[in-house]
Amino acid sequence: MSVTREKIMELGESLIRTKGYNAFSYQDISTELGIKNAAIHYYFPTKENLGTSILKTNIQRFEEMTDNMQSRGFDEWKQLDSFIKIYVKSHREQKLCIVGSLGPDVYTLGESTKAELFKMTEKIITWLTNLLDSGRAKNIFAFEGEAVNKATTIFSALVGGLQISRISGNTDFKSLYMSIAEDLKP
Amino acid sequence: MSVTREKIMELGESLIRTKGYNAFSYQDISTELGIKNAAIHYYFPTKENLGTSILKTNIQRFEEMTDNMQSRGFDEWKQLDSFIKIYVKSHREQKLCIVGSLGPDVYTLGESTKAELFKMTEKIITWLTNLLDSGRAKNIFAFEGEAVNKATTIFSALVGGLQISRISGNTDFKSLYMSIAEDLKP
DNA sequence: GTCTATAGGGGGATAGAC
DNA sequence: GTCTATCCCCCTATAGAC
Repeated sequence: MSVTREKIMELGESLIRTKGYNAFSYQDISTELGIKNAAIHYYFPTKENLGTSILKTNIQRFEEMTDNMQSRGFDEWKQLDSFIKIYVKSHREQKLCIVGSLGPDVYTLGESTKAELFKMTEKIITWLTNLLDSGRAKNIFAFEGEAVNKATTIFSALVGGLQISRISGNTDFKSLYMSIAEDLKP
Repeated sequence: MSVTREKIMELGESLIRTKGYNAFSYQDISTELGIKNAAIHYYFPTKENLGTSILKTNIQRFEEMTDNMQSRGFDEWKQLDSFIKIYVKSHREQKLCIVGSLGPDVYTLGESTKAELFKMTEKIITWLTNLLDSGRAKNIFAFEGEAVNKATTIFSALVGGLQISRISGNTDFKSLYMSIAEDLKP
């Protein structure tokens, strides 16, 4: 795997999560990396290829993380906590999560990118739903109604929270974290 | 006030909330309205002018709505309900709210647009915070912690919820509504 | 107010040399 | 693999006729 290719993807992801998919250009990447536009096209013939590859990597990272927590025997609180910490870190870096940054652009994305975005969203909600369900069964979490609804609400709050706090320059993301945690305590 | 001007703003808002600010063009508007590009520039010299005007109108609408509810003597539940119904309607139209659609693009916006986006976000959170505080004082709502944190969480969930449900093609926005309401019941 | 015409720039993308 | 050179399109924006 080429180092240049990895740098392009890393920077591309950062740009999407900062400026948005439709606002960043190959120029942004080539200038920063000290290469030419054409070099990027060598690795990613189209912008859609780049976007799709970035999403695939994100999905893979997410699955590795959840698998890892599972095999380490993390309990439900610890797993939820680790997940939310990803958003705390994003907030600190003033970046959105990839789902929240591509979400508003979904109707402008190519088919393959759209498909991966859908897949990623679905995987996160499914994982979170199962986590909440199993935590409730053990009386670790308490909440009313279907787990999938709670999962969607929590995920929505995290995605939206990053956007809102970046607009208002809010430095306090921890309160969102606490609000979610408090709400699930038995 | 010109009819053409109003149509441009209406369509512009719709485009922002559907495709996003950086993805829509003057062409999209002129084609749809059967006019030429230059006509739009007559009313809005720059794209930033248009974006800023759309936001100002949205702020005005929001203030009119909250003032109206106040003078009609709506109780806190009714006011919250009316606010959330805006999001239920957006979801039905497969559109985002203006804050959620401009949020990810905030770093690419001109100064005046950014200022109005900030203003709008602040007004919504302030209003919601006061509503929650006053509702809790009357024992209409129940929640732990500072009202501003609860307000931010609710607003974040609504903003993010529209994005998530549009990605996953989820037709069930009501569950988010119920999840928020359930959470506030005494 | 709305038009035609056009400027000026930036975008994604490709061909072919090295 | 990376470069130079170039294409073509779409973008925002402006000047000036009607």
